[in-house]
Amino acid sequence: MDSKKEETLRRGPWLEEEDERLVKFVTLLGERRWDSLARVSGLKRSGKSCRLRWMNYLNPNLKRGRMTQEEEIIILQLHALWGNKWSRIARRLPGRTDNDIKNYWRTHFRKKEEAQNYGKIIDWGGHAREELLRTYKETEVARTRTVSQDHGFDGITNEFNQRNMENGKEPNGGFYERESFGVMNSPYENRISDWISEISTDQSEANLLEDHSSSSSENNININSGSWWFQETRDFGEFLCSLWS
DNA sequence: AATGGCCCCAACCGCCGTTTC
DNA sequence: AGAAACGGCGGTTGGGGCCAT
Repeated sequence: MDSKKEETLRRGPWLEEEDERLVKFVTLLGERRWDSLARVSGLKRSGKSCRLRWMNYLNPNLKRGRMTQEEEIIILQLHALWGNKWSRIARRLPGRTDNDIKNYWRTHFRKKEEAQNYGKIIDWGGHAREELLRTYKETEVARTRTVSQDHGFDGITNEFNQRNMENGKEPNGGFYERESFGVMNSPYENRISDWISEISTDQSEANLLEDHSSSSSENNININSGSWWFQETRDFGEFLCSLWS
């Protein structure tokens, strides 16, 4: 990008007419060749900026509004396994972008992650999957499964929201408030949790040890090593669907 | 009413891997 | 084969809105 060209490029918030123009040209030319699309459209924006605007805001497939409880759980679990692989996590949440998830994580969980309890879930440490699974199951799943069976997830959600509303809180309030209320998992979540447990158990200990020894220092465990039990080649979406059905 | 803190989210940046020429 | 262009990703910033003090 030469400096002369850069001078003429607009930055900052997008105007409505810019959005309209971008949508028009993406519809016409497709979601590719962003630099040429930016040139052809006459938008005084970089291709990168156009792509970002489309991907994170204008794309009609995007989901709006707050994260659902199920999405929260998925984010938590996948982040515990993969770390800050936002785009990878986003691929498991249709309609959500990596930016959405990144922002959501930062505002909702990062501080809690730094706090004492949550850190235990994230820190696989030398105990690897057992710690994650034990902590998760003991504190969340086991306690809430009963509630889930009694009322069904929708019922719980409604009850939870109603309770929060009565207390003057927003319907889809903070994670830990929800946790303390004992609402953590839908059938979806239970299946994911079971799935994690199942796959974790099935993995050979040799793979686990090998991966941890290669990717982790003594005091600084790389949580991305969670990939030892999950390969990208497997279509996670399909697998989740099978769990759901 | 003013102020500060927090939440939310759009947008940018720099880096890096991939694709194209 | 190598350079340039492109696209994707994760980190960061900044502004608007809301709320408590």
